[in-house]
Amino acid sequence: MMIFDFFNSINNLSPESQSALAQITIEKTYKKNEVIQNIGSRCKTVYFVKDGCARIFYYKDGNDITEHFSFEHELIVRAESLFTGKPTSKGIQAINKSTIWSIDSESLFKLYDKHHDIERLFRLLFEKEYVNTVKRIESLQFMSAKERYAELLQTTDYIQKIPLKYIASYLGITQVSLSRLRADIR
Amino acid sequence: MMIFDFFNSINNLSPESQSALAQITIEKTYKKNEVIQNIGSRCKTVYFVKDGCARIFYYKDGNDITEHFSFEHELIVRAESLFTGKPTSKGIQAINKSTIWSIDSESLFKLYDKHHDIERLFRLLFEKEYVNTVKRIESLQFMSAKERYAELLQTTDYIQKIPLKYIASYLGITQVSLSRLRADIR
DNA sequence: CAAAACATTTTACAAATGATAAATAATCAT
DNA sequence: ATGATTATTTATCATTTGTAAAATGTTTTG
Repeated sequence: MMIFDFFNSINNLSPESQSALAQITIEKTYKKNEVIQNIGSRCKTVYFVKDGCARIFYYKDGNDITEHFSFEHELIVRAESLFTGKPTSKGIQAINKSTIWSIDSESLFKLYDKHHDIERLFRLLFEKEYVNTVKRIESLQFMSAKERYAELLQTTDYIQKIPLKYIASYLGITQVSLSRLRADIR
Repeated sequence: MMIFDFFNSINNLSPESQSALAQITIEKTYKKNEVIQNIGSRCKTVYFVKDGCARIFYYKDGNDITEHFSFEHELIVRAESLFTGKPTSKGIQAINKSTIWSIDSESLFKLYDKHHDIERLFRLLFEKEYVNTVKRIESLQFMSAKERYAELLQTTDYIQKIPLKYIASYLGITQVSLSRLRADIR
């Protein structure tokens, strides 16, 4: 499975670890807008985007809010549930047609005991994700919406394929405000 | 060292691991406002607050911004540097007189190979920190400043001992706005 | 293709927050 | 204790962002 090229580039896995991990990894293609995990569930799956794009979303006062985007070879987990066992008010959705690798987290965490290299791999992956989250705080805390938008445009060209309404809430502003910003920039 | 009561409550350590870890752990007391780590350094230390309170801060357009507070038994690290090896534009400062445990990170990471239980302990500690960071994004992204302030007041009574100017920037607003919010609430 | 559904922009006005400056209040150092 | 320094509040005005509603543009589907 192609995902191991990516994994091995982070932390090299023994053949045994690789085959143990392969047994709990599933590849699946989702349609545009298809919900991958519903709001209210417990997060028991670690996802990676093989191809396409997905988002983590929730509702606040009836409004759909995008908390996170994941693009090619990026992780998607609802950490506040995965690492606590509590249910989460967030869901996961494919934004466009996307192929996603899924790893059952309970099985994964069991492998940690036997396969030190798997524990290390996922430690490194989550550390990276933690760093991304800290960077996102920096931008939400004191950058203007315009600065945040400009920054987001830099991250990946794929942004062009994502509806503005998702981008607006991700930036912490309304769609109307984002539209205004864009008019301003031109 | 008392820190091991705390560590063992997260993941039980073998006596060997405990003594290896004890050898790289230092306890030190800092004065009010004393800088623990300067801006611009590389983060090569994992800190825990034994007693008191510290903050992570940086300057944006000449303004002092508090990114993070840590209270009793909480971790302080500048993740964007610790996990990448890059220098950081953030510093660490004791807000009041505080006793802090420091663990040299290079030595710590070396212990991971020999002591699986230490790697696991710190994996769990950082996962917890990651979850906190995600929760902070939730609050910065779509809660009003007033809601964020109310939420912060709930977290710990120690907040009362922290200057408002630090709290304002932590909430992502100016000191003047925070003052207004407080007047409003009364 | 055309109607329906969905997405984006525009407008007008309201509310929240920022910037600056000045007035008080609290704390610190000698 | 007292003068100096630092912290907080208040006031005024400017800017940003929100809300609501309508106009325009785009995509989907029968």
